Amino acid sequence: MAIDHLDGRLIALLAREPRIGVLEASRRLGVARGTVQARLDRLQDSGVIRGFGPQVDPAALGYPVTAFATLEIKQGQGADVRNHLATVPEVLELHTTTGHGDMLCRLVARSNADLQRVIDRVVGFEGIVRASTAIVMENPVPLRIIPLVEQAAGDAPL
Amino acid sequence: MAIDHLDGRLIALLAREPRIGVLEASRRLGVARGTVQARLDRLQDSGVIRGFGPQVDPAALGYPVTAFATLEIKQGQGADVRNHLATVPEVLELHTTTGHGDMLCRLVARSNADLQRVIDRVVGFEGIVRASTAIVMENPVPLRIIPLVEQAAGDAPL
DNA sequence: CGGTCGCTGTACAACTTGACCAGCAGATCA
DNA sequence: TGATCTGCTGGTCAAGTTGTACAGCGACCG
Repeated sequence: MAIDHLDGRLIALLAREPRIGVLEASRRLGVARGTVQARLDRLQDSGVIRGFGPQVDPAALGYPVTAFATLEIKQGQGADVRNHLATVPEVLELHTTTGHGDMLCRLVARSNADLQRVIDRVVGFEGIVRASTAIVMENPVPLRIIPLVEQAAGDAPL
Repeated sequence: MAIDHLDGRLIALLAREPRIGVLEASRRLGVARGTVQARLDRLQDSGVIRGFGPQVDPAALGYPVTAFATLEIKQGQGADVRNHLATVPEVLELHTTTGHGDMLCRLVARSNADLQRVIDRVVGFEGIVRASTAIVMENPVPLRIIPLVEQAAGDAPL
């Protein structure tokens, strides 16, 4: 799915000011309301925009500590480990990867001490051979998508 | 900031069906509209809900390959490396961490071949001593927050 | 006891939404 | 060349939602 320049501007506008509606967006972008509506529908149907769910900050919820754990899995235990990790609320994300480890997961915890509890719960499962954890100190680039959207929009013909 | 059970249900409801408005949410939750409005305002003011921006899927944008790169940085070059990585659109996220590496970043690319280009651009910077990359094969647990919200809501007094 | 707080239920004007429509410009194709 | 398609425009309409305000009420606290 390729997006054009107007799509890119629309996504960037919605990312900056999510509370504005279709009508206000059409005014800002200088196009007709129907156009914005059609573009939005298309972007959502095609899956480029997955939704407009609330973005929750774990730190504000009382989980200020983030860590990444690389897990090494016993052969054939992948599915079990996945199911196990899916039951741990502090596991925000789980990927299977190439490279030294077999899985990479993102964890949060209430404190460094609490992180120990979370890690114990994560690795307290027989399919996991080894785990190595990296605690996040700073987050110079928070999860972002706008630069990529702009690049994708710029690549496409206007 | 602690949240109570109603806050938790509200966040979960909005995460499941973001398109519903305040009025519909109040009907679903069985409370008055003003209550939902007040809770939402409070959650946003306190930073628990950062916003309702569009959730863009990089894969649908033409970037189906995700990878995590662990970077080792030359002493004292941290700030320069951060600035450098912030200029690369394919860098979606950057953390400084404890552990073997000094930084961990999330990358996307148009293909495995394109990933090479992205990595070259990322590590083509003198402050970076070594990089090791793990390509994501599967994503058994996509970035989620609801289980954590439910735990945070359950912990608080109702 | 009086004060404060949060929730309810109501009201109102102003606005937005979703759904239409006809017209029009540009691209495509036989 | 002319016919057709697609996408954008600018307009309409009814229905619904929003923001804001208000008074009442129960719970909690010093």
